[in-house]
Amino acid sequence: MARKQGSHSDITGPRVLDTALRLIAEHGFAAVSMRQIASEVGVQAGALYNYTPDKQSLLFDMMRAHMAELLAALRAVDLRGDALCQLETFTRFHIRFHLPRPDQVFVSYMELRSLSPENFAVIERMRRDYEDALEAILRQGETEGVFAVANTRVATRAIIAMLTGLSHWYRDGGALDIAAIEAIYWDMVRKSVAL
Amino acid sequence: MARKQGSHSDITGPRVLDTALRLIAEHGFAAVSMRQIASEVGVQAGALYNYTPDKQSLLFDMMRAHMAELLAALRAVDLRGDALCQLETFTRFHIRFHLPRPDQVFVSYMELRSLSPENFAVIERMRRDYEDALEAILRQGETEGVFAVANTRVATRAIIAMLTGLSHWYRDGGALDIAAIEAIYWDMVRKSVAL
DNA sequence: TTTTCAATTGAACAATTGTTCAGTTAAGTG
DNA sequence: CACTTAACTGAACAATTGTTCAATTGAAAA
Repeated sequence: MARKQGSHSDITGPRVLDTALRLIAEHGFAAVSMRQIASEVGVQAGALYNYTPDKQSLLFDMMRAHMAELLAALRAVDLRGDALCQLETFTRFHIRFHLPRPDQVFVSYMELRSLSPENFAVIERMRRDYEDALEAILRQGETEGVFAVANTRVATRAIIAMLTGLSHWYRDGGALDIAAIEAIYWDMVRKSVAL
Repeated sequence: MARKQGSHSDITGPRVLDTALRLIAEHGFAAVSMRQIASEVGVQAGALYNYTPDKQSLLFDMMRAHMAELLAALRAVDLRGDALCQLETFTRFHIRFHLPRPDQVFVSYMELRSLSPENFAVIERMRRDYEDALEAILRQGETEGVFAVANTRVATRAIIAMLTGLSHWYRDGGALDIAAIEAIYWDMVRKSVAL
């Protein structure tokens, strides 16, 4: 048997990425085998190589796509206004973008060490770009005299760690909806850099 | 050949755990083989089984030991005084305990999913105990009327995520020493729950 | 209908995995 | 010195790994 009914590249391709993302988020990159992915997609292991040159590229493509989406979405946000307003926009944007993508966040956060050195450099660069956006806001707040941050780089990382940590425990259908979560986190972020 | 000069259980045992910790922190549990650990220790793979019943126990023992140390150290801390004072003590304790143990922190936070369900439950319980200590402080601050936290559970996790994130980028010999780091983080934690 | 070719199978490859264990060595004991 | 035994080796086990590729299938084009 080969090429079952309704089976196309257009269908299998995305399914490979989706399945790989889910399995890697659950078990980790090294713990997931190509046969395991293939099995859940419903094909043999060899068929996966129509969609990725190798396992490493599968991980890299997932992480790069996630970071590219993140940076594109951030650029699409209207960040005008004073520093406080920008910080609120950034905080709410971060939560709204990451909360519906728990698997992507998990993989992008946990599997950095599974990337080859060259691939790691690419992802790290994109991650740095994202951090820089927040740091610029903190710097502006310092200039405006509305923030009191001893070290903008450290504060940037502290805030992102706090926000990203949210994805590690928040699950859909919990007691708190996104709006409530946003309010709580924005309150803490705002105060943490306040005068 | 067997039992080389000066080679004892007292020496090899700790070296197995140390090496495993370092390798797992660097490459991940699933990506590190028993032969790799044995090779760095300087023995054959079979010799490892004098020190652990299996690979899973190796991970579990490391993580349980870390959490037990953490909880014991926390209990040894003098947490008397008002809520603000307690929060400062907790914050500084967390940083001082975790910063010198980057590998343990990394493994304990990244390899939860590599634990068997039973082992995971044990570690999760200990983690919860640690969180509860911080949450109790936040609750007391609410009672005292010196903290303004919308949701103590969420705030607890937000603070711990912020503090633990520090271990992901801080490296010894950087521009900032521990005292400076402590000051920056305590300032942000204090303000984040302030009125 | 016949032809075409993208999609997939299924088998094979060498390398590696965790784990076991009978045998070997040498440090410590008496 | 001889003896004991903890510590370790080295080989073996079956299972699994990522990856390749000739052969096969069947949906769509002609």
